[in-house]
Amino acid sequence: MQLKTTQQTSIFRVLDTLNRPVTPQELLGAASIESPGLGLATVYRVLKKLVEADRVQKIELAGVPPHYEVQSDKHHHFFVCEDCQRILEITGCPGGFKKFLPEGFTMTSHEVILYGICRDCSPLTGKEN
Amino acid sequence: MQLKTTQQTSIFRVLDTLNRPVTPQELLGAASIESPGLGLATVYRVLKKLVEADRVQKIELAGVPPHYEVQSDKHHHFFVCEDCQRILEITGCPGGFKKFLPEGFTMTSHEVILYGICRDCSPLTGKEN
DNA sequence: CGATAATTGAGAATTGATTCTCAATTTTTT
DNA sequence: AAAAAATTGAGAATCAATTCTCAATTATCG
Repeated sequence: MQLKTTQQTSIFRVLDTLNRPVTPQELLGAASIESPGLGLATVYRVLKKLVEADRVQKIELAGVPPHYEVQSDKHHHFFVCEDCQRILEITGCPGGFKKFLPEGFTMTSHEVILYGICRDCSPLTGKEN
Repeated sequence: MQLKTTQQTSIFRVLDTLNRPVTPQELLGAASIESPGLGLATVYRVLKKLVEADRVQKIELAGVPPHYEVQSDKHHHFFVCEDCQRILEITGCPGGFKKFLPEGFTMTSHEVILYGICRDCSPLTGKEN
C-alpha cells in the first residue's frame, strides 16, 4: 500500500512517531494537528489498509479498547497500565511455553500481558507528584 | 449469592460440569436441555451475579468473544484453539516476568495466552480423522 | 483542460455483546 | 390462599467499535 494523500501520510507518520499502541481516537487527535479536519472514518479506513498490508498491527487486549501500532519485527509483549490504560511494548520473553501444552496440542504463537502501574502513574515517580 | 430458581441452578451446574470457558450462547444451549425455554437474558443476568459474587470468572481474550468459567483458585493461563476457537485452561506458568518491566513500573498481575491447534482439531489426532 | 476515478468528512447504519423493559409467571410472605 | 416481591423470556434498546453512504473535494488521465 502506497500512501498517496496528505491524510494517509499524516496518519502513518504520527503512528510511527508515537511509537506505541494507540487507539483510533488518540490517533485522530494527534494526526489532526497535521491534517486539520481529519475524520475518524478516514483514520479507520487507512488503519484497515495498513493492517492488511502488514505495516500496522491491531492489538486487542482484555480491558482496553483495540489499539494500533506500527508493525515491529522483533518479538515482544505488552504492559497495560491499570491506571491510565496506556499500553507499552515490552521486549523480552521468558519463552519455554510449549511444555505447558497438553498432549496432542500444537502451539503457533503466544502472548504475554503484564498488568500494573506505569511510571507516570506511580505515586513515587509520577508526573503528578 | 444463593441459587434459587431452576434456571439459576441449571446455569451454574452446567457451567461447572463443562469445566471450561464457554460463551453465554454455548451456555444457553447446554442449559436449555435442563431448562427448556431458557432465555439468553437470564443467562446474562445469572452470569453477572455470579461474577459479582466471585464464583464465576469472565475471560476476555483477543480474537474470541468473552467466555465465562467457574472460578478456579489456582493460578492458570489459557490456550486458544485457532481452529475451533475453544479456550482451554492451562496450569503452569514460567513466572519471572517482573524482570521485563521498565524502571519505575509495578506489576500487579500477568496473563499468558497460548494460541495453536487443540487435539480435537489436529489432523493427526482429531476426531474428524 | 475536462472527464473520470479516488478520497474524504460527517453522520447514519451496522455489528456483536450486553442490558433494559414489561407483561406473564413463579416464589415468598403472611 | 391472597398479596407482595422476585424472576423470567422476548424483543427492544444500548453501547462501543467499526463500516457504510453520499455529496463534496481532490487527484489522475487522456
